[in-house]
Amino acid sequence: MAVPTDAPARAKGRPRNAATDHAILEATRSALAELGWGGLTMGHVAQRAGVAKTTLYRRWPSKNELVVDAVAVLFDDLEMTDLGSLRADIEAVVQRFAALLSRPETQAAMLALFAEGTRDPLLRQRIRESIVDPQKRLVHQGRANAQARGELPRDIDEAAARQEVDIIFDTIAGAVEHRILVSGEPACEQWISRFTTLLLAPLAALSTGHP
Amino acid sequence: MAVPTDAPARAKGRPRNAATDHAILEATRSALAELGWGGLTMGHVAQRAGVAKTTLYRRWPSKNELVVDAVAVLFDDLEMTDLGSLRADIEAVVQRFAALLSRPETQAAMLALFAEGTRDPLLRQRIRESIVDPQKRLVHQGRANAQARGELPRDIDEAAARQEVDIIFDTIAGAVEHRILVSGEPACEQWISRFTTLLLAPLAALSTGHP
Amino acid sequence: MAVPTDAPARAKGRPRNAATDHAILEATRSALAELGWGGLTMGHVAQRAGVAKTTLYRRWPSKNELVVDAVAVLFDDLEMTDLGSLRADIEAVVQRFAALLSRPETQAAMLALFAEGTRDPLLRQRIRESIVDPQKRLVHQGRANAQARGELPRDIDEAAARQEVDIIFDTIAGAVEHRILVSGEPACEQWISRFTTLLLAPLAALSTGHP
Amino acid sequence: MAVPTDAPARAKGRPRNAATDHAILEATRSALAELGWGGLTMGHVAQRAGVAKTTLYRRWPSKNELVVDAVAVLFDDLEMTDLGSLRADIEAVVQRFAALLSRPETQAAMLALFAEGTRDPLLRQRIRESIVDPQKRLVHQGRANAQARGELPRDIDEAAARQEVDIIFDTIAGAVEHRILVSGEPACEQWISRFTTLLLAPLAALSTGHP
DNA sequence: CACTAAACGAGACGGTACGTCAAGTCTTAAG
DNA sequence: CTTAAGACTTGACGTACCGTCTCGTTTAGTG
Repeated sequence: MAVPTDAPARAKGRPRNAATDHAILEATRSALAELGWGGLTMGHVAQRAGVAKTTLYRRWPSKNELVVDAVAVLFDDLEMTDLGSLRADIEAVVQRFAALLSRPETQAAMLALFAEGTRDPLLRQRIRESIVDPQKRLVHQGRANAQARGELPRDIDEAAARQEVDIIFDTIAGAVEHRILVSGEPACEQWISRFTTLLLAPLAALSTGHP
Repeated sequence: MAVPTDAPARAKGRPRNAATDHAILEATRSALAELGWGGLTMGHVAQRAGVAKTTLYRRWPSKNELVVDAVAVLFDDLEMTDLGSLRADIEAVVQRFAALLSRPETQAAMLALFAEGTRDPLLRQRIRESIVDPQKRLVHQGRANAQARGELPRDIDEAAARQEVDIIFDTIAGAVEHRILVSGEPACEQWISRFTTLLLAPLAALSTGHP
Repeated sequence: MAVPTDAPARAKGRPRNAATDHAILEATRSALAELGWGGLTMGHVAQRAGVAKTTLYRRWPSKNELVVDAVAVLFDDLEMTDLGSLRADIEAVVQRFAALLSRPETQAAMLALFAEGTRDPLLRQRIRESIVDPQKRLVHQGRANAQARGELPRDIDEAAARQEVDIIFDTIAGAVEHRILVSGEPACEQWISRFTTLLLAPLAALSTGHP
Repeated sequence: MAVPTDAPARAKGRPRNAATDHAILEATRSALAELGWGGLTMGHVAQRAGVAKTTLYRRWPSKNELVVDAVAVLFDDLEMTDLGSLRADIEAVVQRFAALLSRPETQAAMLALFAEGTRDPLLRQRIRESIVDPQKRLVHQGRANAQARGELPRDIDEAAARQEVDIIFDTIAGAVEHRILVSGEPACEQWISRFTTLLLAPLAALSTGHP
């Protein structure tokens, strides 16, 4: 005698423990920092989180997705501030990005994810959606602030503005990543200052009308 | 380094087959391109190269070193040409670098090596020595050409010149890598042109004497 | 036993669905026949019976008890008939027993239960009480019939009679089981006839007074 | 420089350690006796034998085959002796068979194997070939001895003799197994004597020419 | 009639063992 | 001393069931 319930989304069965998610992600981050990507095993994470291995697999299909989620939150801390000048704003955000990239768990996670992403288009998409693209907001906001201050000309073409954001984003992110992750040298204050100088030149040029 | 080819001291027993080295490195590259880092197994490489696993381990201590050697040679093709203008030279070398980074085996190998490098300082050093730093010659040579043409001022301070090379190198390499490997979008002609423009502004500024 | 049907004490809450018991036992038998003991999982039985796993465990403490109950009922069909002669009666009952043992679910269940019984004395006891010993009634009744017809002498000693029943039971049951389950050959009419002959000899000898 | 080796099958690579086989089989038997079939895990056996799990799987495809091999040797001890009379010979061999069946590892192994055999025809065949059928030699030899002594008539028909051996074998093996494994009662001296009496009657009858 | 207590489904959960795979080492015989 | 072949130890993998638990939902009888 089936009584059709019109409940839209009935959660059946025992509900998942929400705290478990946090415990797992936290365990993932700490294990990642200590052991690196290669040393990160699902069994290990489960043990650290005080959770059965099956529980991990019930929530994340693989190590990749788990680490994406575990790492993504780290980037939420990046914020664009308005310090009154474009140079100051750029230096501040670069400094924060560099600090983030200097943390061991970020290093291990980022490059390992990028590496896996070269093989798995879906993973690459997830990485872009969850981690990379959201950071473009920093460039958008920085430009908006500078435009409000009159340091940069207003956007005329929407598409051109997006292209410019993309290229600036690739340049900043790429340079800092290469400096820290590949060259393995710190992004010290001096380096940031010099890099900002390098970056400001074309922006200034743009603002004065040169192609 | 892991491949002692030139024999200063005459070996006693059966000599190594030199062709084996090439077969192994070639097998490594093709396996890497097809299967990615995770799918690359020593047993697999050995089988492809028609060689026993023992032979691999006798010549390279681990997968990392093997891949470094297998990939390093790809970068030897990068050459700086003198096309008569700094813009043309930059565009040409960026185009070649982008083409190299678009090849699947390069993608898989580079990021995987960088990822491993974040965990293993010795490996990072080997990567820098074998792969990364040698490419700085391109920046050096490009600057020298431009200086010879009078497009850039002569170096005054040796140390300052090296710093400038470093920051330009990090910027170019980082931006192209981020564009292709992380953002996953091609470095098309238009992008290269725009990026070169961005890059030329500060160089031009430098040439006019600004710090 | 694990299925308390008659309710001496009035249950308070929602009463159990009696049909569920039958559905579960039927599902157990069919799953057993198809998948064998090793392939029989509680989750599977539950699914087949259209029932939650919890419901199974609420009614039977373990797979063992469930299978005992599921299989025991099969043996209720065995009946001793009075066909007018001891030989005919023995052949008839052996034939029925052989037919029962030829059914796949009986085979899988019986041997699996016996196997588990070697490890778990309580289970062995349950098996004997629910399945094995009840069949001794067949031997008892067969002897009684034969005695009524004068084919066998009356019992003098109660204990001796029980011993004789035991040994005849072990012999008949064991031989048929070994033939079908171990040797894996059918108990055809000819085999039954020959085996009955073998069995009648000592009974005849007993009837003529030998110890 | 062909050196003609007359070795029929040249073993390449590192040869298997023969002692490992014995260690594994011994570990299997002892684990079986202590933990029973259900408690017997491949990992456990490997650990006991001081061997990696993979080594087990390299040599035996599954638990079944391993246990067959481990148990089969136990039956090699059964021997038919010539004690001068058919009764004595039967009692002796039944006693030995009963003793063998009383050992815990034999109990756990036999019934579990028979149980698995009901599902897997190939396994059943292996069991018959390795364990069951070889024991028929005992019946053959016992008959031969008795014939030599004149206690039993000579065989006339080869096929009939084989059928007789089969039925005697099923009866003896089945009765003892049922007594010990199913009924769970010991095959004491008295039981053996009574069972032998039961068995001798038809044999005597046969020897006097009855069908 | 509403209340109550058990039955019930669904599925999360901590475990244990599975059988497979690759890493890197070791052992043999052949060159 | 190199090489090919393959045995070997180790350890993680992802899966399958286990038996328990925690929910929300029936469903009868009773207060």
